[in-house]
Amino acid sequence: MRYWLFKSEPSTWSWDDQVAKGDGGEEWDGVRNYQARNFMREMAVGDRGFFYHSQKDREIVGIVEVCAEAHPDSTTDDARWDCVDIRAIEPLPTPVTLDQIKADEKLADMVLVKNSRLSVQPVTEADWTHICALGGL
DNA sequence: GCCAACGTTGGC
DNA sequence: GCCAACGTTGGC
Repeated sequence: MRYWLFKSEPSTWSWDDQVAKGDGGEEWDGVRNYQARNFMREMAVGDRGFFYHSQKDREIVGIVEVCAEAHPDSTTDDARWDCVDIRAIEPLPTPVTLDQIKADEKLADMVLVKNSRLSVQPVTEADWTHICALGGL
């Protein structure tokens, strides 16, 4: 199993919106970036991901699971863009903030820190485990 | 709200 | 194929 991070601006699509979709999940659509798309194409059903709120909150708020592998993005006719479906698994008891991540030398190499604009990104198993612990899981 | 960083587009 | 111009993202 691999680990990922999905970034969303909460005013557009928040953790609460994701939870409201239930176990059926929802398309992670709207991505128009090749790097992000390529990562989604690498995902397998059952992979886990962090759900990150960008902009105002800047924190990891929950855990999601990939529930459908990459397929055409229904929000465009452009065949270039694919997306996966994800569903909410559980919230982090304590959200892990960007400030915390930046201050933690173990997490200094995270893509979130190094390339803040990439909206879908891989997370190493070590970072995954560490952040889960920080978040109270 | 500003601006730096980055990605994409399109003219040449 | 290069690069300037432009648009977008997201931290601050």
